[in-house]
Amino acid sequence: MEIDNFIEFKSSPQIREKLAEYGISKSFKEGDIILKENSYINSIPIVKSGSIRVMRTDEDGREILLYYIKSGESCIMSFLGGIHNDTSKVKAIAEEESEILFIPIEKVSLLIKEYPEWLDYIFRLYHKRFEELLEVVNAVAFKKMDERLLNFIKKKCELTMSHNLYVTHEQLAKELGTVRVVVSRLLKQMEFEGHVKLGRNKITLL
Amino acid sequence: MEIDNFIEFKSSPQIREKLAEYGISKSFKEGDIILKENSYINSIPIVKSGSIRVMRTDEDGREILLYYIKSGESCIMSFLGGIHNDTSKVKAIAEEESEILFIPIEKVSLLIKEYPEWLDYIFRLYHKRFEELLEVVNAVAFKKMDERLLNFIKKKCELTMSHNLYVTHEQLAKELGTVRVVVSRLLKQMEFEGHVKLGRNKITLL
DNA sequence: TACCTTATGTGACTTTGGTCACCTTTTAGC
DNA sequence: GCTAAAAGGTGACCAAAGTCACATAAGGTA
Repeated sequence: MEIDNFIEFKSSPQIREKLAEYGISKSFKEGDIILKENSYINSIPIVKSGSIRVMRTDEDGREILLYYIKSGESCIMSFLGGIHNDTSKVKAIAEEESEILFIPIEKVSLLIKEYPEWLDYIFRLYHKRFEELLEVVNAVAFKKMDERLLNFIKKKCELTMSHNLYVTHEQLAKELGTVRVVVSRLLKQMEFEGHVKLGRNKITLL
Repeated sequence: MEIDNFIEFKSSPQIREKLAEYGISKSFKEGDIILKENSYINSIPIVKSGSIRVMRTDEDGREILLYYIKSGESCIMSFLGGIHNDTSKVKAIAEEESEILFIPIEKVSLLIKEYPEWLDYIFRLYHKRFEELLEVVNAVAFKKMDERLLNFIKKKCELTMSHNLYVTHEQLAKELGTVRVVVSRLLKQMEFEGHVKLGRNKITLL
């Protein structure tokens, strides 16, 4: 059995109240950049609705998807970075329209001391992120592009509970850390082999 | 500036005492396997002396180095896994002769509640490991083998404060997630370019 | 010294994936 | 309907790295 894939912050009414008191809520549109690399962090985000994708960027502009932050989750990198007064090593982008609550770092430390559930929440998140990162390492180090691409499509489809995925090849390429031509080529091959059906802005999993 | 590269567990005498009381100390020789993939975790290791290398293994036997656990540090993966009653996703091997203190998971949770410094220690470690994992992702996703190899050799040399590295090409290949032939080839090229000097079981950085 | 074992060197070849160039298709907006 | 922008298709080519096969070399030891 897998560890719970969905980590919800089952907060007591007290914490909710505190969070609402300490935090500032902001809205983001799809594609909005929430956090840039190398920027200082002084608050941690909790995703109230929507989802965020966290990318690692290379010096020469190439990117790769690390993981998604879904509704109810927080960005653990921010948390660590914030606590140790470090800069962000990743970029966070709104995957869809999202509502995010920002909690100042000092308040976070405070909450940890006061509410043990909060600490548990953070440990769970860490654990999840760590495993996701290991999966990325695994994929990049040992898997071929076609397998990674197919896995990625499957995962995305599972997430939206649909057989249709609405993305461009360019987007897929970015998230997998490669280029459009490669994705197009592999997708065509996959279509030929009967794994998918292609359309403009659309991939149907068979 | 970088965040402190050396994370020491500056424990109060009280914690040291508790640790000695709760923990079991074991010795490992170079190459001993401390933790296998998929094994259940019921205690977390603290490295008293020596160092451990943590590897990720693929289903078909290929491996890649994730990071080292040095003296004074703990294995954060174990900690998370242990707390959530999960199995290990990584393999840990003694890099040299090492002395390790194993603390049962229940006691760890207890210590966290009692001693805030301990929590801080854990957060620091997490942060460090996270950044190291990001570096691995970066390297594997975007760097070419020759660059990775040279970086790896440099890092190893820094660690031992020497210009000589005593490893076989086979070992290097394992840690970088490739095969011996590739390493030999690249090393020869690097020797030709004057970056290193090669010997049997020995690489000298110039 | 003779004989293994382990480590390394290397040529030949293949696969994967990145690069370039240019074409075709689709769609939104006028 | 016309047109530009965006998305996708494709051939040609190249470099990196994995695979295979076999040749050497360096040390250890009976």
